[in-house]
Amino acid sequence: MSSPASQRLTEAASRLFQAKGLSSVGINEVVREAGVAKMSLYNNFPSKSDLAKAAYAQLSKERQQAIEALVKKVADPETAILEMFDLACRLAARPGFRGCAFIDLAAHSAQDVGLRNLVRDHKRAIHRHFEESARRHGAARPRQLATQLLALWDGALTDAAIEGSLEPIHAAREAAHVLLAASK
Amino acid sequence: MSSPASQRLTEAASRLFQAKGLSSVGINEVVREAGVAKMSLYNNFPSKSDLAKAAYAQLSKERQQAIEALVKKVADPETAILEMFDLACRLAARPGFRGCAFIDLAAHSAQDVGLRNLVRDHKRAIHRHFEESARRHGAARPRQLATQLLALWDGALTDAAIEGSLEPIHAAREAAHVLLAASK
DNA sequence: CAAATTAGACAGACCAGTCTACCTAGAGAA
DNA sequence: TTCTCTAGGTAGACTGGTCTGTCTAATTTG
Repeated sequence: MSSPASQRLTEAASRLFQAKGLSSVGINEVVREAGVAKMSLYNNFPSKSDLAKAAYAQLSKERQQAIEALVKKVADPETAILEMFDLACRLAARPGFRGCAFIDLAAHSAQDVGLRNLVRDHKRAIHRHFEESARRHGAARPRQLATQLLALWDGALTDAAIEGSLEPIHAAREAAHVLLAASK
Repeated sequence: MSSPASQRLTEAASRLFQAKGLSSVGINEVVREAGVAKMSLYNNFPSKSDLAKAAYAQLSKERQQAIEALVKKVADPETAILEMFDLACRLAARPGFRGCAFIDLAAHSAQDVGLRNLVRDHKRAIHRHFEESARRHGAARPRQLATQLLALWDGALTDAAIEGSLEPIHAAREAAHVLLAASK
C-alpha cells in the first residue's frame, strides 16, 4: 500500500495484460489485483486504453534497459546479438509465456492508434539495437541485417509460444550466427 | 443466396475475423454479413468458437493448397522456398492486412484449446513444407532450417503488419537465401 | 476542516445464445 | 394442375451475463 496508486495500477495491469491479453482483462480485475479502488484508476488515467499505454510503455522501457545492459556488458557485437536471443529464451521460459507482449498487444489494439504506435515504436527500438550491433560488427548492410534479425526474433518468440518449446529460439539464434557470418 | 447457409457463414466469418480479429467481431455482424438469420448459424454450428474453427480450418486448407501449387510449379527447392516469401509478400500487400491470421487467432484464443491446436497444426503444416524443400535442397539439418525459415516467415509477416511495409518480407527472403546457401 | 481514497451500486452498451411465431419452397398425392 | 404437409429458413425480441466508466456516500489522512 506504500507506492502510489498509479504505480500499483500500471504494475498490476502489466502483469495481467501480459498473462491474459489486453481484451481478456477487465478493469475490475486490474483494480482488485492492484488493491486499489476503481475510482483511483479513473483519477489517474482517463481510460483503460491510457492505463494500457502506461503499462506497456513501462514494459518497453524495461525491455530496452535489459538489452542496453546486455550490449554494454559484452564487447563483441556478435556476442551481444546472440545474447539477445538468449534473453528471448529467458523470456520464453517464464511460466505462462504467451509470446511477445507487444505482438499480442498489436493483435488486441486494431482500432487504437495510440497503442499501435506504441507497438511500432517498441519494435523500432529493438531494431535500432540490432542495427547498432550490426554496424559495429562491420556488416555491409546493417539496416537490412537488423530487419532480418528482428524478424527472426519476433518469429522465434511467436513460434515458441505456439509450440510451447524453446527450439524455435535456439534455431533462430543459430540462424543469426549464420547471417552475421555472411554479412561482411 | 444460392450457397448453403453454413458456407456463407464460414466465408463471412473468415473475412471478418481476418479483417478485425476474432474477438472484435460479434455474432450479429457475422450473420448480417452472411445475409443469414442468426438461427441458421446455431443450426449449423454449436457455438461461435465452432464457427471460428470451421472458418480458420478452411483458411488453413486454402493456404496450404496455395503453397502446394507453388511447390509443384517450380522444380528447384530453393526457388520454391523463395517463392513462398513472394507469396507472403502478396498476402501482406492486400488492403487491410493485419499480419498472419493464425498468429492473430492465437492471440485471441488464449483459453480455447481447440483454436490453439488449430493454430499449432497450421504452423506445423507450413513447417512441413519448408522441411520438405530443405531436404530436397540437400540441407545438412533440414528440420532446423525449416524452423528457422518458419521463424523468418512469421516474424516478417508480423513486422510487415506493424510497420505497414513490405520491407521485412523482402529482407526475410534475402535471409532465407543466405541460410539456404550456408545449409549444405 | 479539506482533500484524497474507499467500497460498491449503478447506467448504458454490448455480447453469446435461446425462443417464438411466421414464412416459404418443394415433395407427394390426387 | 392444385392441395397439403413438412422441413427448414426468417426476423427479431429476449435472457442473463460482462464490460467500461460514473456516481455517491462513507472513511481516512494530513
